[in-house]
Amino acid sequence: MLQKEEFRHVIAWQQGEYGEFVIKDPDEVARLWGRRKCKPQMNYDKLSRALRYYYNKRILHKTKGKRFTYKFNFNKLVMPNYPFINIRSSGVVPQSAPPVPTASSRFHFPPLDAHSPTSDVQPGRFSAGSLTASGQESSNGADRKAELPELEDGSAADWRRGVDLLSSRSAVGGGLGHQKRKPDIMLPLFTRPGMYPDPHSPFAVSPLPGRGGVLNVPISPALSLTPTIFSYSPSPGLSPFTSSSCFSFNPEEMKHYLHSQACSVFNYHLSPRTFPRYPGLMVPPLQCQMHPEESAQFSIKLQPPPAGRKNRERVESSEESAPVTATTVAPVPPRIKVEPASDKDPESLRQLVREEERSHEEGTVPSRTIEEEKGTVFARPAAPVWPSVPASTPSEEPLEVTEDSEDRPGKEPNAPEKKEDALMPPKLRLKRRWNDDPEARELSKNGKFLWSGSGPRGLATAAADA
DNA sequence: TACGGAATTA
DNA sequence: TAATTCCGTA
Repeated sequence: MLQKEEFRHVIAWQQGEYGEFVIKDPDEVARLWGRRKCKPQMNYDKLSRALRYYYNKRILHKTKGKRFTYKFNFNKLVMPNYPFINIRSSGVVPQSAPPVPTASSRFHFPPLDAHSPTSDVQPGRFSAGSLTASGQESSNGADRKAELPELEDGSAADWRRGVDLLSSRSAVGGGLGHQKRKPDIMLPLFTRPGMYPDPHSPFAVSPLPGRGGVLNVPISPALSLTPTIFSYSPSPGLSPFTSSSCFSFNPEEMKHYLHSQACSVFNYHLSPRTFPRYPGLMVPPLQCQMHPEESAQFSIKLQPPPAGRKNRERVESSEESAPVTATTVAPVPPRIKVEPASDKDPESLRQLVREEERSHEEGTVPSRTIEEEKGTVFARPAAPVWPSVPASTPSEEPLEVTEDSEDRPGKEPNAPEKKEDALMPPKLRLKRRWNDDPEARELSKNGKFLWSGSGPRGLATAAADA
């Protein structure tokens, strides 16, 4: 609807705020949404609840103080999960994954046509326009649209091509079958004639091939604003984990990339999930193997809904049997729930801890084993270089006061945060940071925010993500 | 108006 | 698993 002029009166991009949009007529939007989803009882209350679920997923956030105004978090959609790739792109410098949309990564949601439910068989995809081998900016976006006039939907063709490319490459390595690959969020790079060019649309195609010209405005605080290394993102290649077509990383680039990613994740308190994981990747060397389970690496992994009451109760009970061991932090705030003790065997925990320590010493991001990856949703990224942070030896207490120790056994207990922050639920930290919300501290004091992890698959997601 | 827990649905 | 539905709270 944001793409269509006909809906401008009910929903439109907010001027001056990149990625922000206003629902001008909530009831109508809800009605249209309900029609589309065959939910005639849909209303704005329900619709907005759905939108609020995107908060935790870092896809959307609310613009405070503006009614019916929301904003996309684009780096969640783009940077962390799918480094934009230009294999053999002309220069030595690999194509950067745009932490913010740039001319080389113009995004377009596929057209949402409320009247033709079949037109959105692939809703919400993003396509790495730079999947193309030659692909600098001139070869994607609207420019390529002209090259594919016969296609009824260039965008679909494009992302399909990307997927095909992925699958064909992965077939060699036998690891990346895309049948399991869930194309969660791919934003095709093409627009349609019917879409109105909206200068405020983050998906707008710039009339100037080489210049997006749409990004000189503030973006989500979740985005990397630092124009230097934090925006850096080398191209690991389409399928760096396949054996025969292994893409060679420049280790330095990769380190640089991982570091900047870590910085972004850390600085913005993003979900560790946003930290890109390259299974088997050592920095250096690179292992070019990949477990089939890893095929979803680059797809956007959305956060499962918070644990329901049952899970929380379970966690609560386990809390009693597995008391908090807050050796490195001071007083435990009231009623903060913790994850149950990890079910990993002690040896593997120790192993992970050793690995973590090693990486500390080397100043690198911890490399992650495939085995670890299998059971791990996210690892807390290595914090950016931080002066005078005493090295920790968590081996005695691998299970720190962590809401997600189960999934992040390598979590750094001494992450360079203020103790106060460390004690605060991540969600609050994020919130406070974003909104500078004085309320947060108060709420935390009151134990207002409880959290536990564990979605249906036992992932410590809610807390970790928060 | 907004938020988020909980249960339910598809 | 992404909503949908309901609802208490702020």
